[in-house]
Amino acid sequence: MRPHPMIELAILGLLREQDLHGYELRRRISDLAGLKPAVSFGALYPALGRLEGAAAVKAVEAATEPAPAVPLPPTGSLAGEAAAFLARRRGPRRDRGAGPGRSGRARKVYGITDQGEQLLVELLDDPATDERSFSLKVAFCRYLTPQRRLELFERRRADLAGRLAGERTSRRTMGDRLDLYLRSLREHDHQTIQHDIAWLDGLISNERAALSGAADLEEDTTS
Amino acid sequence: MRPHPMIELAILGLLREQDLHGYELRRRISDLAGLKPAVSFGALYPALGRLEGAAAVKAVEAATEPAPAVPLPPTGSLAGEAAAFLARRRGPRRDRGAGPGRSGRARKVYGITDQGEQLLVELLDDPATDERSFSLKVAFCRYLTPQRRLELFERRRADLAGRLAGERTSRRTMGDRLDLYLRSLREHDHQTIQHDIAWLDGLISNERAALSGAADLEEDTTS
DNA sequence: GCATCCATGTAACCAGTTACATGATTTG
DNA sequence: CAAATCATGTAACTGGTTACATGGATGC
Repeated sequence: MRPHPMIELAILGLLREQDLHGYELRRRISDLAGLKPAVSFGALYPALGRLEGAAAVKAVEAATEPAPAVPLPPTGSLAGEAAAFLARRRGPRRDRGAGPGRSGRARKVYGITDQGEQLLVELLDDPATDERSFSLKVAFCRYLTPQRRLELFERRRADLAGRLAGERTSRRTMGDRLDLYLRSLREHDHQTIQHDIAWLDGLISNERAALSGAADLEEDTTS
Repeated sequence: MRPHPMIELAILGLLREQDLHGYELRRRISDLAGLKPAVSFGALYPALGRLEGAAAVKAVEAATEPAPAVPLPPTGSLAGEAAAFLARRRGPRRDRGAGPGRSGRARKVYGITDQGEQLLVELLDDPATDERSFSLKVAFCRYLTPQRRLELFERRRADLAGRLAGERTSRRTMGDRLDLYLRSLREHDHQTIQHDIAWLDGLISNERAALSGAADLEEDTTS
């Protein structure tokens, strides 16, 4: 399976934390990206099908998380472990044989497999650093080793820095008899990229600190 | 023709300023968006074909701009009016009838028609304010009336403000036991949106000032 | 003379969308 | 009992991409 589809990265990343059914996955993907009008079912269900076909994911029946660590105070939170609970509570109707063969109309809870976890890491390691995929990768980068995570951030940083450089030359070419709005747009884009780079620099220095901290520990242990 | 395709907006916007051939259009679209790896020919040429079919655009032979206003100092600038000049200079081979009928391998220079200009304004007026289309619309918003331009900016602003609001509620739902990276990502997105809003506020107040200035003039003239 | 850029176009593919079909459960 | 929300899925379409085919002009 080729690694392109964003949606599969999102699915695996979310399932890695807990079992979920399609409908709930959709909502979580939406507010994961925060932005844009939510991913569509017409993309989601086929993606789940593909992942199931590739054995990266499989339908599960009962809950996986034994019990919520915190006692779930009645703060009205409908998300989180509650979803798994609901999936348990009002599960597929058992009357009139509705096994995984020909489904009635019940929710299908998916869990990630070992292959799925492996695939997730592969997708995260994929070198592409476009806007869309990078956000998703950051969202799940906790599943990468610190080293790979650092590389991810550095790749993105290089990408943005390159963009700034390219911008400069194209600006030279145009002279500065640019339209007012176009100029404002460019200026704003420029600032946005710089802001992104500053953010990445923060992430990068954190990673480096963590890495050298771990190295120190190792040194201590080894010596 | 339905108004969706971004690429057609870009083509019309660029042709509105000067006649260009496909290859040159591609480069200009690329550094217009600054970002991303350039639009592909496989999208560009069919789009030109569609626009030509819709009579929004037509193939022209000679140059349109009579002469560059500035004397073009030898600063090595290869873009700008120079492109039109080149198109003139080494145009389609005139030997062995190569009219607009069956082309050999020569550049085809396109110009915008009256319908095209009309279509351009329609596309700019389209209410969608997603990331991609909004940038393009700003790039060509000089072809809108001040009133429409102001509305464009305000629409986008409302969109972003709404996003911030939605974010707040989804954050409440999650509590704050969020992954470190996910939290950082969200925080950064939040800041980016605020930055965008601040930029828009600047554009909006400029537009309003211009509008009231024009109103004052009108008042003066009228009274 | 060969590589490289200029230039146009087509075909196959791709990741998504909208619209549709279907049905169970909850709530006013 | 009707409307809304939960839930799964398919088919048609869309706005692109990559890869391919073709060939002229320039530079080294």
